[in-house]
Amino acid sequence: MVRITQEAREGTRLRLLEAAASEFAGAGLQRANINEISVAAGLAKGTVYNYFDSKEELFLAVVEEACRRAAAGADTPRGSSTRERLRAVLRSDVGWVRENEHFAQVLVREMLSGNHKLPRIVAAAAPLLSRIAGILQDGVERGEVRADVRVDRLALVFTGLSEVLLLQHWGSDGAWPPLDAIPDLAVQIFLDGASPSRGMDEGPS
Amino acid sequence: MVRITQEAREGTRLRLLEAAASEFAGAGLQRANINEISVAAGLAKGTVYNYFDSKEELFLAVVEEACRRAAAGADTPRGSSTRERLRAVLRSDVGWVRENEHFAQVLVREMLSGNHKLPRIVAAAAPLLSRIAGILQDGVERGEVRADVRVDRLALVFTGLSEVLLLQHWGSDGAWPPLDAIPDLAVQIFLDGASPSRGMDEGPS
Amino acid sequence: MVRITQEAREGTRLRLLEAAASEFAGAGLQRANINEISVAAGLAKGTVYNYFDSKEELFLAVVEEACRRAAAGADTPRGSSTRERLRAVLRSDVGWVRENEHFAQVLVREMLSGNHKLPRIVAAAAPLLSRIAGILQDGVERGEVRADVRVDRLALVFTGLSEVLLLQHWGSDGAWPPLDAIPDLAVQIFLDGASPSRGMDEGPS
Amino acid sequence: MVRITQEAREGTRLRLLEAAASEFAGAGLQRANINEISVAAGLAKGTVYNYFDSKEELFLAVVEEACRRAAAGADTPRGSSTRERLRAVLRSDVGWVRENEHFAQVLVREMLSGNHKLPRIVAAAAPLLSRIAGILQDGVERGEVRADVRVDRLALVFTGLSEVLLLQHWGSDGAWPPLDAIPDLAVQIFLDGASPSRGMDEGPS
DNA sequence: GATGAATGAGTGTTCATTCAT
DNA sequence: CATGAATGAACACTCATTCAT
Repeated sequence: MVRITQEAREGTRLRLLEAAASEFAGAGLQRANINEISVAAGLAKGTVYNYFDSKEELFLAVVEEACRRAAAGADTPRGSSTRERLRAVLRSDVGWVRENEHFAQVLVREMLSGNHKLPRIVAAAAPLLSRIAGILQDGVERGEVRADVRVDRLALVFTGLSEVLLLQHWGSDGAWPPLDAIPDLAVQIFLDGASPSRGMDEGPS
Repeated sequence: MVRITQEAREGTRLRLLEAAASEFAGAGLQRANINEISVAAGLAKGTVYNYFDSKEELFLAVVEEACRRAAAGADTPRGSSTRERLRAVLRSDVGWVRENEHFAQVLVREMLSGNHKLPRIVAAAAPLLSRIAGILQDGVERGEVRADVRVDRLALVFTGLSEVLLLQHWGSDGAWPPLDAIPDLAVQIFLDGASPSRGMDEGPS
Repeated sequence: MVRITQEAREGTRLRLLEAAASEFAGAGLQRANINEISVAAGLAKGTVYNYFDSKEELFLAVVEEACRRAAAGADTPRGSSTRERLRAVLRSDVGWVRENEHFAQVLVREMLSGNHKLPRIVAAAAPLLSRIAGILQDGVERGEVRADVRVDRLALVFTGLSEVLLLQHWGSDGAWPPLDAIPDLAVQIFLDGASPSRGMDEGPS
Repeated sequence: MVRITQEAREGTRLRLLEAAASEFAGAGLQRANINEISVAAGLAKGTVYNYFDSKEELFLAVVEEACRRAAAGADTPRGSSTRERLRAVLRSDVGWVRENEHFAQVLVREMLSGNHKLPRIVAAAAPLLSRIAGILQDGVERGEVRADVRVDRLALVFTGLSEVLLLQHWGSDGAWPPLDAIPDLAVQIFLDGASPSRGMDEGPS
């Protein structure tokens, strides 16, 4: 059993990524235990090193996989309003967060950790940000988004705001906000702010 | 040094807290090295344990000290507008962040880490949140803040937003946003959102 | 060495137990050094922890192994006199003490240390005591042993007496009593006392 | 308060010895904590080192003090039977054990530890042994003690037997044997053995 | 390819001892 | 003399990584 099929190898790799995501989500990079990961994947410790060079590499692979999955659902219906497009993106995001909670937690923690030294993480996350930035750029041109702050920076703020809401969702064990409420909530605060009677009646969901 | 004065003991404790804040800010709780902390404080490793029972205790003490310092500048001019009061709080915060960058980084990382299992951290951070929640509650009564979301939750969002901006400040090595811009930026986004031409002309700075 | 046979694993475990017995015999539980033990076993420090959870666990395993070995030679020829049966047990014991001096020293030190808080040690030593108690019980019924003290207590006294003699053997570097003399000596004192001309002529050796 | 009276110094030294005996009795030499000892004596840690050069010195001093106290009550009524004289010695011993339990525990543990490398301990314990050896020598001359084993060795056995009984007393939390029973029990077993109907009716107490 | 025994650098923690006051 | 803050050697234990099978 030396020569394995490509699919089997990919399957093993995926099992390791899932197990690693679960461990990293719960324990973070430092406290995560390679042995736990391998056992959770139904494999032996040494096998991890047949797929990834080190714990850090495994972590990066998890983050990259998370970004890949997050970017997958990025089908934005161009042409509609900025509000509607942002909402659509977040609804899609919430969908994959529900299906990939561990990957999402790793990604959010990493995004908010302030350790963006690693170019690979920046590169992996770039599509997620430029997706938002593109929508905001269109919004600026439509006069729906303020033009005095660069859209890449506004995208960072919007992303950060969404991530903070996810964090509060997980931190409160789902008490508030519920996942479903995050798209509207994030978009309302981001576009209209917390002042009363503004755009709050127009959102469906 | 023996039979030391109370001030000298407090001074040593403070040196340890500063050194620990610096280490924790850079490396986080896990990777932080007690020996590095002690050397940075000009002391031997064992001395740390004359002041704190364990690394975790030291970390908690740093967080509590950070909260104490953050709450110190909480002089809110009651009576003025919600916008002005929030701005004042953040300007005060930015002041202590500048003076206590390491403590601030530890605090922000901890707040955004989602590890609020420890009651001591929750308790230490409570004053910071209730300060904001109080202002928002007044704002609700003045009709300046939306009333359909509990103010403690809005306070979490506002705090999270400010922390995200701080994170981006540090992550960009100060490129954007500059510290001085954070109060206005955070308050504008939080109260008015990112839509154009709304309340953006009334802020100074 | 990977994917090792069960015997190889048992062999390594045994090497560790032997090395640990030697170290514990010389230094006691507290002063014993895990690194010394591992090196004496021809292994690295970490390997000890692949086999035992902690220093205390290793110590307990040594004590249990010592009890197991001590109890192994317990072939008492039922039917003969109490004197002869006690002598036979001690001769068997002296045999394994000679072959397992370090284990014996650990066991005797532990028995005489008065730290019988640990149920595992009590449980491990129980067979050794009940073996003696059984012989004494038979002796009571044959009228060869005083009946006014419970046999389990007499067994403790007999065991303690034997252990004291072993201690004196080791403490005098073998000068007195020689190992071979201990069975007769212990049995004579225990059954007849140190008064003259009593049962001392019937023992061989 | 630099120059202190001789009595005050002796008093402090004694308080330290008592506290140390208590700690050593409970924890043994290795685990005993100098700070605990100093606090129990109502002093600061450094003060211990004004009286004793090291932890080991303090331990030795405790053992020597224990031997001194044990030897103090050694008023044996010469002329009576060996049995009576041994009983008298043990009754005296049991008396000081009751008054000095911690010192006694330290002494017994040390005697049964088999660490008689230190000449100071051997020297300190010598009077206790020669006291017994003297009685036994007289007993040999009176024909009351077997003559085929050197009396110093018999003295070791008798002492060891008494110590084992003390150990069982403490180990059973006083359940068996009670302190008062130890003199008769030890003397009976030592002189007559555990065979029935021998000298067991002649003991008072 | 998978395994898991072995490794050993790294680190948190203890505590006997020192010494300036 | 008494103090107790400071020290740092010592050590148990962890765990990412290696590699022979």
